[in-house]
Amino acid sequence: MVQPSLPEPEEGDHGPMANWPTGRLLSIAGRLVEQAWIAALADHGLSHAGFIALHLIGTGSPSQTELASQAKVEAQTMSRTLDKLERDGFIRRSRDPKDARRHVVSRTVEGEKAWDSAKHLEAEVFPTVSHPQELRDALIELINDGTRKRWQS
Amino acid sequence: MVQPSLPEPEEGDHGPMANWPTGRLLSIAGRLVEQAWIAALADHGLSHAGFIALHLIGTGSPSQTELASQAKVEAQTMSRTLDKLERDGFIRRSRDPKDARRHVVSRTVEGEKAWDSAKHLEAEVFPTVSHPQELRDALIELINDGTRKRWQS
DNA sequence: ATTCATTAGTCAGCAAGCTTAGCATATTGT
DNA sequence: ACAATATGCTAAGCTTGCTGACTAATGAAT
Repeated sequence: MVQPSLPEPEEGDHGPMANWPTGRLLSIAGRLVEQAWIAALADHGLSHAGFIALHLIGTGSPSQTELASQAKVEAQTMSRTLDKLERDGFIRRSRDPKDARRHVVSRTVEGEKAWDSAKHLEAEVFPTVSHPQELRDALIELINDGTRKRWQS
Repeated sequence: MVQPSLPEPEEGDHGPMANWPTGRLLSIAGRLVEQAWIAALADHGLSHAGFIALHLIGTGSPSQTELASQAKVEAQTMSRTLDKLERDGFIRRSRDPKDARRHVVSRTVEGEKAWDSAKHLEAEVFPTVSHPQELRDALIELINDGTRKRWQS
């Protein structure tokens, strides 16, 4: 085989993805955009998961369970993400004196710095699409639906 | 702090996600929908990645590299997905007699059966959204853009 | 007061992305 | 013909989703 065996998307058709399940388009698009974020965040010493956590922590001191629920991940996943952030010096965990089961999480000075340096990356990372508002609306619908089904909240 | 520190989404606003980066909405929505697929596919003995591969194989005999490129994953990832499908008896790998470096992949009879039983799940799994066509268009744009950037094709 | 259920967090192990580093086979250049 | 390069696939190890099982602390019920 001497010529490239990959059928390049030809002008005029809508590509091989035209009849794929929407869920698959969603997964793939999500992964690809996530990769772009990962690449951009690496320069700031942050992972994608850590960046989300740092955002959600904000200037307050939420518990790990609250963070997990807002990020729509399981508590165990959030725990591990926070492990790494803590190890890297971006956050601090301390027991809640009012309820010793809870760990309240807050940004360190380093964490503030990292967040400030990374928070503007959206424009640089996310490509332009034709219907940005419809896209966001649909995604929020999907998240609400999926969250309801998974955690019957 | 005695009252709950979580700002519950108040009636009248658009929820806490209204000003999140679109990329994050995309990742989360993708994960949630993927979970729904995983749950539905489990009854048919298939994983999400395996289902995609089985779809792309179709009735032909593509090489692993071709499959990876169509699925937009790295060849190594596809290799492992095919390992599992092969172990489970859904596909068969054989060396291409024309080029002994290539492994051509085809469905077994079991694979055909599994595919036939699972291929209609889209309707059952994917929730209704307000702008399905705009969503699909935007996702395809994102995939094309991301693919171009990652594999400069 | 003691027991029992619930809640917050962690640990271990699986799945499927990724990267880096091989090995085997083909192809190309001298 | 043979060395160098390119290509297809696999292996190993990281990350971050997941689930299931565990501990510690709290709160409720007897």
